[in-house]
Amino acid sequence: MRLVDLLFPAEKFVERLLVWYGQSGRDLPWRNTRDPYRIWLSEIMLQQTTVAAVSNYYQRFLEHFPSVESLAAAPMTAVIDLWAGLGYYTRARNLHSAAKIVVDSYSGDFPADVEALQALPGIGRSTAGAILALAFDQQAPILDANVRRVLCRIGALQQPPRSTDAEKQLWHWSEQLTPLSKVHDYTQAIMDLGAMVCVPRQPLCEECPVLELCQAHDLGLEQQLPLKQVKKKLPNRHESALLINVAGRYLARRRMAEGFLGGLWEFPSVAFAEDDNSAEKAKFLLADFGLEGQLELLGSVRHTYSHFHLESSVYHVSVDCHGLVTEGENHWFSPEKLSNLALHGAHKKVLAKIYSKEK
DNA sequence: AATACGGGGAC
DNA sequence: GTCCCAGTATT
Repeated sequence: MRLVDLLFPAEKFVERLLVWYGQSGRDLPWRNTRDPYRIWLSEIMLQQTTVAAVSNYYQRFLEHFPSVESLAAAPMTAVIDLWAGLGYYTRARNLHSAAKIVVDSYSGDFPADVEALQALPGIGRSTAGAILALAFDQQAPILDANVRRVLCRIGALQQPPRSTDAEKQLWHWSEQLTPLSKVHDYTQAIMDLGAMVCVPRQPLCEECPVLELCQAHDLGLEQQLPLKQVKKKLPNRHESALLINVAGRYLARRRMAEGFLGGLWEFPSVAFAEDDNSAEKAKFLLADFGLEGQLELLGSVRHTYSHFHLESSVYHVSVDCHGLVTEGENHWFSPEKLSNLALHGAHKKVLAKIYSKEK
């Protein structure tokens, strides 16, 4: 493929964008700092996550871990507990291991170098660029969802934006536009433009400072671009989840640290095929704990993940002893403790079935 | 090149 | 319901 250059001078784009940013930019919790630790934390939290979802997590996380040293010294479970609800939990694991590397190999100072940053777990090209631009004011391009959309429209890119060719073209344009000076402001500005004006649906073109440079607008394609990705149907999965009650307390366990929903808490559950009997599976699971009792189906909850739907059949059972449950990752919790537990999203819905039962 | 990886808000 | 979000790592 051949890379296309933008049809206008980058300086013209940057100049207009920065004027607009000075008047209309957002005030966000991670702005007004050049602390690489804070910039890095915000960038990781914001990967594939909305600003609204991140704000409170960011503040709370910093209260517990105000420095990279404090984060590196923490147990992984404490980091996961603070991340619970944000999603994409590999980010939390990578955050923790990257913190240790920064402390051990860089004396706690983030390297101002794109290769060194990208070598840290959880930091790809765009996040490395963001840290360089925002913390060190170094000329480095980013390509997040905001910039991707702005560039798809500015350059009227007529390809699916996540295709390999499109990626190359968009990075080229991002490099072309990223200025040598005022990179910090420029980077915040182009993200704000994407978030506030050049929004996914019904872009506010009349408010756009670079409307005259926009190829999509010239062609009347601002509503069509970026092109939509072809979506595939998500498969369904099934499980039975158990609310095992002993003297008003319920059994929960922490998932293994690695893998899907790693380190989060959940109720005992077992997956089954679509045509299996959920009650039968629940009974066997209960027997695995050395327990038996009358299972009551409280209903089912549905939860959608990034790559499948889950339907969880929720069973309640009251038993009079703790069975084989003595140690390990299993614990008995009162309902009050459960509500503060780092349960994953599907089992927060499962937990809600307790309260609907108790009323 | 395709897939795994969460959860919530807007419509 | 669908679409989208300050993407990266693995296969």
